Amino acid sequence: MESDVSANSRLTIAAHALTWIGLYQRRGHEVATSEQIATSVNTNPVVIRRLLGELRKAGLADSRRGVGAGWMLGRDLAAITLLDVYQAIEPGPVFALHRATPNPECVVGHGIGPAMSAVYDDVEAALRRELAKTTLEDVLRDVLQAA
Amino acid sequence: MESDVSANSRLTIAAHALTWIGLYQRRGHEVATSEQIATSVNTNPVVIRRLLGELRKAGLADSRRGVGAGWMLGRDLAAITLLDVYQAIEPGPVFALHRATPNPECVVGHGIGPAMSAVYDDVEAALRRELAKTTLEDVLRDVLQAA
DNA sequence: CCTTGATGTAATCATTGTTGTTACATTTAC
DNA sequence: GTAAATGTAACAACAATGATTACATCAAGG
Repeated sequence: MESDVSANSRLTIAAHALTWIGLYQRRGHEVATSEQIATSVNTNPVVIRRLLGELRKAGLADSRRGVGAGWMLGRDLAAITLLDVYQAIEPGPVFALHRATPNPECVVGHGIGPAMSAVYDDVEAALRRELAKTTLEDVLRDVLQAA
Repeated sequence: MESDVSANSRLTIAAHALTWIGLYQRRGHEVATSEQIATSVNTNPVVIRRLLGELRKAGLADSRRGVGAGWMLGRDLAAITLLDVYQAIEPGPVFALHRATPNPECVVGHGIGPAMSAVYDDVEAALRRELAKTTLEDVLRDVLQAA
């Protein structure tokens, strides 16, 4: 209940994977394997493949099969914002309304849903605005500067 | 994987409970019972008591025991923002870094943490700014207008 | 001082999401 | 064909949320 180890690391992993591919390609390689990426992320290659599969659906990544198989960027790092990545992998809202519909005969129970929905929409919009400010090119720049 | 029934309804329930108490008190009652609130929210009274217990720690609610027991507001609805409620019940971050520390020998693995942390801090700040804009008085007004 | 009605809180369970893992069919350059 | 990787299904481990039961505790009022 304290340290809160929950929360999603999906966005972190996805950004990590794409940034890694971008740097690897920039160094002259055609494709990166899920094995290589998983080694940098420190997780299982299947986790990477699953995530990159979702990113591919959004056009952010692409893959080749057969011999010489691997992953490449769907478009340049500078053309991918964290919002793009977020939307590709996190369709769900941050906040939810009631699990069971509240009592509609109560004034509060009846009106609280729409009231909170309006707020949540604004919150999600602010969150997206903020994520849209950073591209993976920015992330790579920060990463290289830290080294 | 589609409808995403997850996400937290804790903020929704907490706002609902406090708003209900506020309206009930405004109508001349001293205290509200977790039973009454649970009926409006459509959940179990214990869920309400647990949540109000956390809100009490933050000074947003208060309770009386014994005969005539129940809950009351810690301060006026107009003096409680959704950020206050959020902070009272949601200490954890929206996004998390890697579960296992990434490979420190890899440039990306080494630098990605701080880079993403900076972004996440900005996102949380934006989220808080947005939640701070709405008071429970605003919520109650919207609720009553919807009726 | 005892009854009553509510809080305070522990314990348990069901459900769900995330992550890690194994296994294996599929693909394609050589 | 062979080799090396993707594409996926299946399953286990773990944590968070929420629902529920149970019961000790408290305090006003008779």
